[in-house]
Amino acid sequence: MAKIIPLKNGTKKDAITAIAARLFKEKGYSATSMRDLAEAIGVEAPSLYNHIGSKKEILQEICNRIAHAFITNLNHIQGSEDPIILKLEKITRFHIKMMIEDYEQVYLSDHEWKHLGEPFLSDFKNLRRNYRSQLALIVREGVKSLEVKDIDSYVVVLTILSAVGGIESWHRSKKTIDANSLTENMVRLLIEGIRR
Amino acid sequence: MAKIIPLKNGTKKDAITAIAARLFKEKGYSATSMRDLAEAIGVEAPSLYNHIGSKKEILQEICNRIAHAFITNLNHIQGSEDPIILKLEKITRFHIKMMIEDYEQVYLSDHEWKHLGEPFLSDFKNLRRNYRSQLALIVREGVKSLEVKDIDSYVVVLTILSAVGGIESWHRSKKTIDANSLTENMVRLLIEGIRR
DNA sequence: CCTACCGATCGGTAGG
DNA sequence: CCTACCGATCGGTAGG
Repeated sequence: MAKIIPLKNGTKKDAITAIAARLFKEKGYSATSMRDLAEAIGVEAPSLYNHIGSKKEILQEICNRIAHAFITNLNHIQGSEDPIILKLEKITRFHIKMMIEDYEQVYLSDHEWKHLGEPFLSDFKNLRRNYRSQLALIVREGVKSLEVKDIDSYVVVLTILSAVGGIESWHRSKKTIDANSLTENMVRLLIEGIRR
Repeated sequence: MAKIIPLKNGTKKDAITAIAARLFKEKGYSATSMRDLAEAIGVEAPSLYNHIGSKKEILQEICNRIAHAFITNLNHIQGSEDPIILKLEKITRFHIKMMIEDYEQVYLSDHEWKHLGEPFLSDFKNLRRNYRSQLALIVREGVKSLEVKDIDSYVVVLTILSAVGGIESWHRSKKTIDANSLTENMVRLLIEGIRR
């Protein structure tokens, strides 16, 4: 009878994914049941399977999309002629932006990837390791060109990625600081922390 | 018959907690069953209940202990006459040390606290908020005394705590860098990033 | 999209 | 410490 009118022009599957991301983030992937998800959407649990293949598939698609967003951005920045320190700043800014705009899905990609099934789990871990290696390589280039302090590249990458990941918690305390100030302050701390 | 000889002189409950921490960290709290835990210990699931009250209780005790470890350290440092920047460095070092030595339990306290039941959940969130407020206050003191750059105190606290939390992943890549180098490099990046 | 239902597994208890 | 077992809930399927 009272059908829910879709507000966005995405598919129903996209809507399910978005709501699932919110629930997975709030309650954790394992603690979120398909019945929780169905209720949040307004259907019975079995109806979900007309749009998705399985619970795991939702997580897979989220992790995949996020991973490729970061990889695409990195490739784009790598192809530029920017000084190393600016590349690092741009990468940092992209992470912050993603964390501000799409934080639920980025959070899942950061913290719930361990629930991925094979072979997606291995693929994801490879992409992740590869991404971090490429970042570390950029840092070492910067150290060599004297743009970056002689700090261990692994530590630089770990610190930057962890710091931006923490922005997840900012969404619960938005009154404290606005998105733009958050971005500029964090970029300043991190980039000045590594700039020689 | 073949009893397992306890190697440490802690109670059986302590042993259960330690193994539970490892499993909760690896598989997630919700995805770890009491049967998984029992198997890892070498007993049947119902036997666990001779030593613990419930699954939730294990997580509660872990989060409680870790939270109080950080609070105790903060109070100790607060009572000292150290310059502000040194206080911040000492706090950062304590976080790094905890993350290196007791990372499984610190990880749980960082990432699985949402599975705490009430009233522990509310208590924990209060402790957490309070701790961060105190840190932010120290940062603002440092800004006022011109020891610290004029960076938003919320962002400084968020960045430091997130960065040290990321050390969790270092335990899977220990060959890359040893604990001492990790510590000194991260302290340098973070503290030089905020020192005026 | 629904109702009806499946086998598996969950945290935990009873009782010895 | 165990065996036996509980009601609840899980992800998912059958069939319409």
